[in-house]
Amino acid sequence: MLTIGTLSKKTGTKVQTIRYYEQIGLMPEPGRTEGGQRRYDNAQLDRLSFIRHSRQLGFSLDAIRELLDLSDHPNRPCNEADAIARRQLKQVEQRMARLKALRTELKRMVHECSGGRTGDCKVLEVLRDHSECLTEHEEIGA
Amino acid sequence: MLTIGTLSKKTGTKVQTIRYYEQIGLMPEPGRTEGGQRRYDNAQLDRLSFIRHSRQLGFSLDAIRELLDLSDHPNRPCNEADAIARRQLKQVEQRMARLKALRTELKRMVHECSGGRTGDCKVLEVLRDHSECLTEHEEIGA
DNA sequence: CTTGAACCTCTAGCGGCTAGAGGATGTATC
DNA sequence: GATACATCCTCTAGCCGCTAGAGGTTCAAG
Repeated sequence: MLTIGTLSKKTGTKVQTIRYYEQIGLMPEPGRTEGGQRRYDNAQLDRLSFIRHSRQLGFSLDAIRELLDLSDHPNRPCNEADAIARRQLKQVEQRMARLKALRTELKRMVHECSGGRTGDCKVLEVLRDHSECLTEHEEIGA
Repeated sequence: MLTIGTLSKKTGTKVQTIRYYEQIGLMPEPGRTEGGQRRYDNAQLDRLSFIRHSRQLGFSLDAIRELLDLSDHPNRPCNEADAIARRQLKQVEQRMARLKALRTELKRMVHECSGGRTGDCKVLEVLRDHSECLTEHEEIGA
């Protein structure tokens, strides 16, 4: 029987976050002591590890919900899980491409700033005028 | 004299977002018509473009606040602006490194999923057991 | 003078947590 | 059995950077 604190340490998830996962139905309601404290078993530890690991790989909580569901039904065909992972991979690749463009632009800005007055600071100048950019870049929703 | 809608179109910023920027003090309070509608001038258009472009480069609103402030004072030394840009560059590079590790892992997952039942789906298996991962990866706060 | 697109304010919500107040419980030690 | 104190509990509110919608007003063209 594990306390929430132990679970927290074992998975690297904050206590508050575990309770939050319970609240949104990602983690099941655990057993309680007479005094009302949560007690977990190993199945729940595994589930939280799964969630945690999926988060580290960038899956959204909704995607994780689906993945957990699939994981709970070992006889279903697994192409759904595969599709979710492929979607995630695609997203990661898109984000990388965007970051690459940003890096180029930022490097150029920093490199060209000669250290004078802000009046002729290259960094600020570039920010003022997009047309100076060599690459297209659309971050914002990343 | 530009309406908020025109400003929106010219900069690619949503109307609601412009009002939000005003609310948090990033954009100045514009003039109003007798009926109470906002009217902007070109200085404000420039300012919003600056903000928008900075956002595209991934700067936080706080960083942008600083950059705008520096931009308003052309006689200050510009190493602060440079420092902000360098910080941002560093962050971008860190995020890219993390995404790279994630991509590797996701590729491996997807590649090894042979399309059977979820019971022996490689995707789910990897999520269940972090020790199968070849690389370290810590996303989450990205 | 009428239409209707664009404007206004206000509130609430998104994802994914995180922090803090204020109090109860559990366990180790005496 | 008493005491100390770490850990637990619930609840509310906040973070970032918007976004959406309700319900109402204003502006410009025809």
